Amino acid sequence: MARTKTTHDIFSAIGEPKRRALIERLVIEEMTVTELVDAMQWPQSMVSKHLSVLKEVNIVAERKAGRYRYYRIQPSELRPIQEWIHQFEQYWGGTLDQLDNYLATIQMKGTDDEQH
Amino acid sequence: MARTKTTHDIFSAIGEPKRRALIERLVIEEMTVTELVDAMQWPQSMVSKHLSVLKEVNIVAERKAGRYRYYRIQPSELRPIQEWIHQFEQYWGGTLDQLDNYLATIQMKGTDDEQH
DNA sequence: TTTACATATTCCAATATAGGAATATAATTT
DNA sequence: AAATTATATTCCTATATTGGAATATGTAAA
Repeated sequence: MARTKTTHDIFSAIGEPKRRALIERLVIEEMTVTELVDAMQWPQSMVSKHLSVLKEVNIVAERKAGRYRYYRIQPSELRPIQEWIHQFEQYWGGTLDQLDNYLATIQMKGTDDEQH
Repeated sequence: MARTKTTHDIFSAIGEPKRRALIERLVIEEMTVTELVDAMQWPQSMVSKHLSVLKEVNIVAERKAGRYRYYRIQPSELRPIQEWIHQFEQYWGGTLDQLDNYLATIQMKGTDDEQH
């Protein structure tokens, strides 16, 4: 079997750094493919293909205007990620960055070098 | 060229649903490979291999105890994801779920059917 | 020191990319 | 109608998985 499809869900889609870069750029403003090509300095086919994946998982939407296509972000589609992260805070009852030591101490069953 | 390595960063690593499942399970408590095999009902080699990826990106840490290995989450490694999401809220100045309509209206340059 | 258990690793097959160039398609302008 | 512009898609190659079975490795128990 092969890898999970990039279009499987939002998590898979943003696994690719270039797609995150596209999202980061589109957050600022709705943009055309050519505008993105200029901004990112990537080949046009690369921009179109990554956009296609992002469109398939609904994180971007397309607006046609003549021969142009404006792409924009659909922020609510980022919620699954936000919630996935949030569940951990909820579980641990704190913010992420304060938890490492806490867990290293508490989570360990017994003391170091526990023999089974 | 091929896909970005799953070990490239945390985003790539969690692109695989099974690895997210492992993380979700390990959040609750430190666990042994065999305990995970029982909990997930996956072949042992599958558990070990996914853990190996998670370990490489530092989202899990390993504690050896005799022939057992306890795996645990390192929550702070989730921060890049949290921050990546957070930047969007910051940009838009609101929570994600209220933004779709806002952006659909505001972000559009001019009105519908704009001619270039 | 055998045997049993826990875990990692290897070997295999199948497959979904990602990148780039070239080409096809669609719409506009001249 | 012809030429131009914008975008999508196709062809190609290289490669990094994923899953599973089998095997190797490490450690402990009998």
